[in-house]
Amino acid sequence: MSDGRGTGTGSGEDFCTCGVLRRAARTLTSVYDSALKPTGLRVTQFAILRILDKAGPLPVTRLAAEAALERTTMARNLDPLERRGLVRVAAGEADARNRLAELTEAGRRALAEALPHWRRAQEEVRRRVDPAAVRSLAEAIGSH
Amino acid sequence: MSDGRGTGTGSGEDFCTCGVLRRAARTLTSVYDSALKPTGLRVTQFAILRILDKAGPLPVTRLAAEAALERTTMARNLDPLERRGLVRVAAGEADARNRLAELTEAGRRALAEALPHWRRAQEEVRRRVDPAAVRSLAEAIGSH
DNA sequence: TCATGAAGCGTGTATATGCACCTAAATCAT
DNA sequence: ATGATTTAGGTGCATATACACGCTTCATGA
Repeated sequence: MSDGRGTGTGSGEDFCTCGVLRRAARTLTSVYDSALKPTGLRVTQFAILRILDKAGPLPVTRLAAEAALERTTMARNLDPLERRGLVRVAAGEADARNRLAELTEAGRRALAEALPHWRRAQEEVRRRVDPAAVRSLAEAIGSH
Repeated sequence: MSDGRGTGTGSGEDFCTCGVLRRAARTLTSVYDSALKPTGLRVTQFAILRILDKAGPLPVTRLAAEAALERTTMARNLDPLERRGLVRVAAGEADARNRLAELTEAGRRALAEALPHWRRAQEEVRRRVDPAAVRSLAEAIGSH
């Protein structure tokens, strides 16, 4: 308390857990995005393609839930993928409310091409941190 | 391989470390933003105020470095804070290139008001995960 | 001094993220 | 059957994030 700075509210913890985690996420994102650069995909987009590849056609809300994303966020994240023709979104037949998102052939190709680059990023990150540690941390934080 | 799904590239790891971390960051962000809601601040903005409070006036680039943010990102993040009168950005005197960002009185007040809410979020998160674990993880990931 | 390179910033563009609010379609209770 | 409720989506708005490109100002060496 000689500095003249700080709200002087007793300070205490210095680190914002949220800030720390957000920063780490930005760093990782940069690593993956760099690796994926040649494919023109971002890691966010890659993740969506990957989910659709594994699960098949999904209504937007389900897809959002799979990715733990806000529904409207997912809807908008689909836009660039649709524009590039990697994903097709069609009205549901049984339930007219549903809009099913599904991979196109081009989408499957793009995913296949991106996989090695993604693995490279996974590998690079694995050299810095134990993926299992990240997973267990994330699990502790939970979804909500 | 009976499913008809998947690129069939041998699969292997199922979890994208980046995706896992991004998801966790989104969850934490939501916790903090909810807690800060009454103050009208986001956790990102809170973090900026906090840095400025501790370090005093800083040129934008330095401020960005402190937060491990891209320079232009920081510049834009200052906008809403400036609009709300919590931060003032003025041209440097010694060096006309510098643009110094500094807390206003209102900014200091806002920060002081936000602190208890932030602590509440810190506490809630601490119940789920060990902050030290998050820090060591982030440190392992490093900045670049 | 003055050309040149470096340092600090801003803008354009594009994606990512979530909230508040609204519409339409299906479901359900009476 | 029909009115209320629930479910699936969309839009407007605001912030967050980063890259590419370009401008201004400072420092420096010939």
